[in-house]
Amino acid sequence: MAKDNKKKVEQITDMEVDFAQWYTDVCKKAELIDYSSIKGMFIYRPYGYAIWENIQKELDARFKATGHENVMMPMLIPESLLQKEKDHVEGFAPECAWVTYGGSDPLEERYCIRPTSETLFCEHFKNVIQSHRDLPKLYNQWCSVLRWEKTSRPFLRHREFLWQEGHTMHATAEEAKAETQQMLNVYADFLENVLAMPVVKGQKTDKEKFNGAEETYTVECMMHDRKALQSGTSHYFGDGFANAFDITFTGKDNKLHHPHQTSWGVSTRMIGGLIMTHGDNNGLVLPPRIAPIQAMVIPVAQHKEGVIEAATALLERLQAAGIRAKMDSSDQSMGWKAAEYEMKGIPLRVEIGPKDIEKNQCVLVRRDNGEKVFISLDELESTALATLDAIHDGLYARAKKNLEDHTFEAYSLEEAKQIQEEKGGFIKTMWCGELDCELKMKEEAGMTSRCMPLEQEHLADTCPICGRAAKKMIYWGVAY
RNA sequence: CCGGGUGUAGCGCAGUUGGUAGCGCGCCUGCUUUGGGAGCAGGAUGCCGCAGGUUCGAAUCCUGUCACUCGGACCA
Repeated sequence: MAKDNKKKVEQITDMEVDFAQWYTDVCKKAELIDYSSIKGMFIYRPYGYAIWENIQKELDARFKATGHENVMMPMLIPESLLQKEKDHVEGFAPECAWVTYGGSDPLEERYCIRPTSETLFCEHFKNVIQSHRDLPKLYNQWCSVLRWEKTSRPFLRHREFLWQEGHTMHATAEEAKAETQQMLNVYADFLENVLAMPVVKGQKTDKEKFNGAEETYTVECMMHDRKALQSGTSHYFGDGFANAFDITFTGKDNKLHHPHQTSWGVSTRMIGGLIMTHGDNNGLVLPPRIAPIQAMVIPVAQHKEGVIEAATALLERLQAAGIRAKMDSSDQSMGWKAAEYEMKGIPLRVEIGPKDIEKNQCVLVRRDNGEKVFISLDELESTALATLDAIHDGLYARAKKNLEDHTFEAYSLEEAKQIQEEKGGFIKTMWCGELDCELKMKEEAGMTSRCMPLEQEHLADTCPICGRAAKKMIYWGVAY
């Protein structure tokens, strides 16, 4: 079948022509999302929500495996509570939405719709932590939060978005720091092994860190257009919030101590990330381990004797093998079905028709590379499972190559600027640690610091921006 | 939040000097088809983004507003 490089889905703008339009087209045409009447508030359609449900399922299992428990906090935060930690409120106040009426009566104190729940957790921790025996507290909640963003884009920047926020309290700084690293690693593992998105793990600069945190760690991913997406963050708070909220416990030494705190979160933004990491000009490409439908069975010439029965048998065998499979026996044409499920990014298409039945075979078509193979029905389950893994590996390898091919070293501001303009991607340089150099990089080259990678390299002795002594190697990029 | 563009059927669009809305695709029904977005016949679908105003009369003119979109600033 001559079909490669021939574009089949005319509704989707080519990403080379207009990446932003391509992205929007995919979100809409793959039926992930719909717009509502309020800016930045999106409707998750069943297919889009199903991706989030799978993300939740995978991550939640990892959180539980590392000892965390789910809780639910209120949606509203009294203004006085939000204001207890100074850096925190300064960071979030500009994007808070406020509830000022209860029914028809003005409220005595206005309530913020949670932009994040540190303050709520702290208020609660103060009540439930008395002794070292109450520690650690390892909590997580799945919820939506609200931030009054000025611009919005599907998945990447919503005013209301779904996420999880982990909040933990520990007896010692060492324990809390270990928790921060552990959760960063959980995110990295999930992104790489489930979403097939390679990450750069690192620490945020003071300028980029979370308001109120002592240290913020991040997993940064590179999108197909070579822009950076911060895909998850893990914060170490020290005892800053504990001090502000007067949270104390009696230690083994019979003295009062402030516990040490962490928080960490990932959001539906990751869905935007996987679209922009794996998608192509035919639409969405979903990594198999997160795809709501991993295999779509399509009976060919289904009006003929025995085809539906053979296809149904095939479907049941795939499902019994643990594969999320569906069958489309609607009266749409073969071509329509092929194009439709490509647009929706279903990893594997399984076709069976009269000729296949005669030969005891079926056809497997891979979404990631279009490869079409005839396989014996005797080896259906093993081949299908192996192919799903091969698709995951292929997607990861392709994304990894994109990341590696577009990560450059620069030794002067001029060089960094030039690389950004000509190639894009991540640019690594040494850095003195000063804010003014970050501001200068933003102003001159349009890039922000992405992170100081955990895996450091020594590129030079001095900061290429100011010439002072270098302290760290740092990644720069244009971010979403 | 600042600047540019755009809002008419599910989608893409046309709509003249103001006179009461159309095309293509899709959708529905029937028949014929079925190995890469099928064919024929028939049919349905509109608060012309929303709210005011001008006018005998507004998709069209005026004011305001909301949303989408592309840049910029800000932010997960």
